[in-house]
Amino acid sequence: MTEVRVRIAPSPSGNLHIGTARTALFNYLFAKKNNGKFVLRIEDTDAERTSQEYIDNIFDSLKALGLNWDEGPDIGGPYGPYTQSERFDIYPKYVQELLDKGFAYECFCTPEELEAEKQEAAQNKKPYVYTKKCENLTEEEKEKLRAEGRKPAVRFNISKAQKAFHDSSMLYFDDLVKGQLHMNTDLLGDFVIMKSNGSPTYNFAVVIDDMLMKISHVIRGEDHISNTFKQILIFEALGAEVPRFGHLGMILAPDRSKLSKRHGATAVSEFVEKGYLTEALLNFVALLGWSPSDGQEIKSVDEIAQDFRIGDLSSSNSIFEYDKLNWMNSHYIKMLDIADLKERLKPYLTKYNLSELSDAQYTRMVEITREPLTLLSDITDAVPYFFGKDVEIDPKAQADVLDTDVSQDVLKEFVNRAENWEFTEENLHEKLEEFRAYYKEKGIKPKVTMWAVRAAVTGRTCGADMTAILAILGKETSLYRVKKAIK
RNA sequence: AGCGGUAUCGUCUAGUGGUCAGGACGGGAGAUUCUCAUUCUCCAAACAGGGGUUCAAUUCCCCUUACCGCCGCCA
Repeated sequence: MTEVRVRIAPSPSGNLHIGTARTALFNYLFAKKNNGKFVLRIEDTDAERTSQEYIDNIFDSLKALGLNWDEGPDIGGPYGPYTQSERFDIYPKYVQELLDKGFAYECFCTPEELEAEKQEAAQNKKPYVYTKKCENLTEEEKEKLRAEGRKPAVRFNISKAQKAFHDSSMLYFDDLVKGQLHMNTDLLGDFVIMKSNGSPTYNFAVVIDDMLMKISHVIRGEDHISNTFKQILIFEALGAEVPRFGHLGMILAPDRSKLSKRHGATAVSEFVEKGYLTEALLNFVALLGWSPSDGQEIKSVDEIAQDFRIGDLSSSNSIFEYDKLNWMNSHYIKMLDIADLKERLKPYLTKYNLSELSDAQYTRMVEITREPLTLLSDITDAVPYFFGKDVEIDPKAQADVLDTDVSQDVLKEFVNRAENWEFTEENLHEKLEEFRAYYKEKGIKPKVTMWAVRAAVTGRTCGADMTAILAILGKETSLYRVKKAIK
């Protein structure tokens, strides 16, 4: 069997979309599983919509996800260049080949003429197919049109190719995920392969590039199914080997429309900025269409690759729901190695002076505050009370807790006792237990006792482990805050 | 309109010609805890509808419906 070579071919007209990331993932998994190569190609034939910023974003996002490519624009490879705009000089040769073989012809129709034809078709409620009126232009007619200043586009002759390689007008192919697919190619219009400005169209450039880059399997979204029929015919007209195709269901928003900005983040980089871990993102997106044979959903990319079979992919669309992603993200945050987590949290702690804490204190802070985090960014609002001498008291904590007589009594008693305490977690744990027991005997619930202390020290009514907080803050700061809360 | 695709709990999905139709997220109830959260236990929740084929259909076939996609000198 020939080498497995797959590719992801994003067009840099936006940041790397989460759907593209999923397609990239499945390609990557397929390559891994089959000891193949994963190539990255940038499809920027439409200069107007392309920008370097997007290209960088695509690179960065793919790298952040760990979806490393074996060949690509930046690292090169045996079949480069891997950016379509740098390949413009190689397409004309194949256009000419198709022209020579009679599988393509020049079309001098203007956009206005074409538009009029479409209008008419729409009025008659007929599906629009190009009329082929330029198919049999004579040399003289072409010369005349050229003399008028018209620049021709080149169209692919569908019916000619279909007839040359197939018995009927039905074209079949076996899709890796959907099974056998078919289409009556009479319904496909002769489409443009080379624009009048000389640049190749998507459907043509893809075929040439896939052919030249020896792509063996094309795994992409099902929005490409109808393109596939056109592309197969080009492969055949060129005498090239047709790759195998696999079409994935789409990712939809909860309202079943295309996932777009108004549903929240769509780009991988946006998810990352919001505080999603790339591991969680990838794991989540893998579960959209794929499911593990052992039922264990939390899996690294390497583990998924072992278990991955493309034929197992679901061929239906799936809805992108945040609930599970969020759960998965918080799960990953809980599972992450503490040293790693400390680093990943830093970008979200820039408003605090981290040097106030020793490394040990910072570690402990992260350990006790990681649990309720859904997003890495949640850390920002979870830890203000670890910094500075004073603490901002939440009005509700003030009114509901600190202003009560019970709390005031608890705080005074706390100061009396704590003056003699050693502020280590071990010791604090023991002392606080005695402290709660003392009040419990007086009929005051442990949680009420602790609420008072918590509100005074953290300004809040809920938060991390109180023993650890006091130990991190130390005796001086803790007592200072408690005293300040006493009226 | 035409063409193509898809259809299992709210969501992601497993699964089979005979199953109590399984899991996960979310939801509900309870337990644990100084709070929030975690964790644990339990509960509710699905085979789109109609025809066939068959002893038997969620599973195979057809139709309907719904949804998605495609019909560009965009990619």
